[in-house]
Amino acid sequence: MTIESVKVSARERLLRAADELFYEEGIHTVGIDRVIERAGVAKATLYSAFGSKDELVRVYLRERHLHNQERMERLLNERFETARERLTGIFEIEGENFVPGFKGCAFMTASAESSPGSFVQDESDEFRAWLLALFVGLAREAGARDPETLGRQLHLLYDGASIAAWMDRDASVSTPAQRAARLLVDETLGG
Amino acid sequence: MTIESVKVSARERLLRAADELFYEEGIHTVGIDRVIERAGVAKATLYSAFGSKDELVRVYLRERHLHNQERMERLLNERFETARERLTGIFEIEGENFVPGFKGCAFMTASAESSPGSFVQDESDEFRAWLLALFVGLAREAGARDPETLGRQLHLLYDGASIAAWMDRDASVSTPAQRAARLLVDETLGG
DNA sequence: GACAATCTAGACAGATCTGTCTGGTATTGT
DNA sequence: ACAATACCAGACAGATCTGTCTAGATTGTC
Repeated sequence: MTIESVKVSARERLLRAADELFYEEGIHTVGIDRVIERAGVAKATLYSAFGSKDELVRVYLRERHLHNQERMERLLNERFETARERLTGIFEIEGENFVPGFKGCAFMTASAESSPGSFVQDESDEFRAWLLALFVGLAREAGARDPETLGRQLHLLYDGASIAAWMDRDASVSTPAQRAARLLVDETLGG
Repeated sequence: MTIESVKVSARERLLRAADELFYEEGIHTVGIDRVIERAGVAKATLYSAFGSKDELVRVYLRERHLHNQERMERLLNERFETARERLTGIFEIEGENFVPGFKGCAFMTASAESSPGSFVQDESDEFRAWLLALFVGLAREAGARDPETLGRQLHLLYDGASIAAWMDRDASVSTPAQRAARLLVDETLGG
């Protein structure tokens, strides 16, 4: 096995196929057969690697979480200096996701398809807890008197923008969202 | 048939059962058999009344739309005098939906379960167009210089609050949402 | 009381889904 | 070279779902 042509493992191809299909078409409507067909992998291989469809879904969500988190934190650090700039910068970065093919937040759609109390809720909770903590932490760092409230309010705007970009197929919603976020931040921290 | 004990038609019992089950457990996971069992109705009756599960879902969504719209417009008129009061009053009324058993916006969850381009998207579009028009119209009536932007921003907050109340099982989110809405309105229209 | 319309109960067909199993092939480490 | 491992192709079982159909019961109307 040369360094150049590293063979992608079956597990990795499965995860890639699952990510594309589950996100684009929904977890419930995409069957195992579709996943293994796109991955170019036998069914037994999937079940030996993940054990069940549920477990594949769980790993798919976890990877989404890690990828979103890594990307957001990296871009925030690369582009902005202060906590205050980052608070509104989150919305700029969010807006760059609103490209054709954007299908909404994977955790919202997955939760809508799953029963409450399932592992999907656990994964969603973790993702949302991270994002809320990011907002609240930056609000605190920026000197907000009540960082909890400001963080929650910005989180509302963030989710609302995601919903609108998805359900209304309207990427331009990022602009009013950024303006509202700036207004909230300025008003709370002092212009 | 006396005036008092009006027998509820099979169609109506089916719609009631469908509303409860589809909303609480999801459209995909609830089968026809569950619906007719709760409605106390034979399967053939369902298919003679609606023709297909899809049609039952469509009527379920339409009834949700009509019910939400009627309730919101009625309570806004009963409780508030001015357009400006109504702009923030929408969030007060929204918060009263955040009771135990609240499962999020029916159109969001239905859309998450359905493929893009289906009739579910059409029904969701109509509902969301009504709500956005309500916000924008009130913003215009209240004298906003840019009612379109203010309306869209409040719509973002509204959706975000719904998402948080559902996914975080956190009814208290209505408070920061109302405060943010008031701040946006005051800042846009002048304190 | 007869007739027509509506309803009920449930079997059934056909499709689809998850997960298991068999049997054969390719790849890898030693 | 050889054994162990990983992988492929696909049949298969068992469950579940939508929608149709048969046959009998109930209801309202004249």
